[in-house]
Amino acid sequence: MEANDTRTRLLDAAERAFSAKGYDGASMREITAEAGANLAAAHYHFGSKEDLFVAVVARRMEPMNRERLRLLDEAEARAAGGPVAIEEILEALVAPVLRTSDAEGASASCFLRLFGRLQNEEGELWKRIVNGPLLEVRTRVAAAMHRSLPHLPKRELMWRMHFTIGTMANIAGDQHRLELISGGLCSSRDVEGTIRRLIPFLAAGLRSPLGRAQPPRPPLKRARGARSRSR
Amino acid sequence: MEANDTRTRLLDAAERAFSAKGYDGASMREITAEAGANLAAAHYHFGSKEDLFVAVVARRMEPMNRERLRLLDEAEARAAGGPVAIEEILEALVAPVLRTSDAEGASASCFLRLFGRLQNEEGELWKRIVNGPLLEVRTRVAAAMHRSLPHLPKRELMWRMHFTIGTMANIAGDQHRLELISGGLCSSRDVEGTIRRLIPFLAAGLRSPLGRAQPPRPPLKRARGARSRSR
DNA sequence: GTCTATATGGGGATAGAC
DNA sequence: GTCTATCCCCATATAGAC
Repeated sequence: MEANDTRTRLLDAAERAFSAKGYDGASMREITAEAGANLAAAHYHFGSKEDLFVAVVARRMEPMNRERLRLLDEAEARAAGGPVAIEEILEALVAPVLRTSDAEGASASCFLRLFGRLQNEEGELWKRIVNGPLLEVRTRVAAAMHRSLPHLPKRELMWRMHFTIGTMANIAGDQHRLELISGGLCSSRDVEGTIRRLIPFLAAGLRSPLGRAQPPRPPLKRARGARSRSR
Repeated sequence: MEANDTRTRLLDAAERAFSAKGYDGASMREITAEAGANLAAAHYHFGSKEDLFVAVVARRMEPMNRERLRLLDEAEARAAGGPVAIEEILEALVAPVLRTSDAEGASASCFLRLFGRLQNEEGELWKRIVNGPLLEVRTRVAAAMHRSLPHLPKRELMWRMHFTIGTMANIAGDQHRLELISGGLCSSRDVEGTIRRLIPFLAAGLRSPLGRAQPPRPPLKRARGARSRSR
């Protein structure tokens, strides 16, 4: 049976550990212990810690991105050559990510924290993991948005896409902040509620009128003298 | 001289290292080496790696938050009891964060990456660091927004504040994604350009009309069989 | 205050029995 | 495929000379 595979248990445990403590913070020893397996078993199945990490990410990222492209295809087919509504583009971009929470077992939901962290990581490993699989989605989304917001200069569109992706990544990775700031009134675990509110929020930002091209203000030094130091 | 203090050089080196590699990824050895100092010196000045990290964060966070509260005070004084424009609240919330990039030496700009990372971290240490100093800002901003958007139910306001903070945190931490997705057309180092575009983007989202209170849709299972697992 | 030297532990990885 | 035992390195932290 596949579900109780040592391999699968290792992936699940690694997903939880990496999500909670980051790549460096999690140790192979704790991962294998929590999986009820052995240090050597992990190396047998994955070869190295790095390769285990890659496998953890790929397991979620691949279906997630397939789903995003599928929704984009569908929306474009419905639009039959015309522009696609911003809301539909956003649905394709964010819903498959957020829905990963409910998709599989418990550890799937904490994967999103990892996903959030990965978005602005800089090492070569992370670039390879993130930019490869996500490139196609970004390109497709950018093209669709460009057709739907033809009045926006490309530069401005790029800024707004950047804001959009950043919001999605951060919100997807959140597990406690919303509960905290709302005093328990709202919960990040309300996936459909998040999607239903996030899409109009982002759509409004993407559609907002273009401000006058303000001249780049002079440096605008801060009032305080440039002290350094600390405690 | 203070700027070339061993203490200050250690803080600067630690800021760069923690920002680039995370808390666990950075080592005291590399930090002290890059500071042109010694392992023991770091322990003499800060006591432990954890305390060094706390000092790194506090050095930027304290003036940043003072400035945010100051801008908020000013805006509220100008409004003389009336509601403050959303744009002014957002300016107080995000500008002091983003302007940290130019504020002090080179290492200040990479601090923002750390700031972004901290936003949804879960350990006790991080909660203490983040939630303490940021609590007052959040509370003040929430109150101001509530007065400026009185038609929004508190729940909806909390969701939108969550989106706003998430966007700010992610955008502040970015160093490469914008360049990457725009093909070099836009740059994260354009601090004033970021502020000038981010504020209207968020303001539009915050002001967007309330959607009909859709009934919580039925669970909406994905097409693929719900294989679970995880334990 | 700053150094060298060292104590102590935990990390990833592997060999080889079963 | 899975285990135990072990290698070897690098981590944080400290003692004690200067």
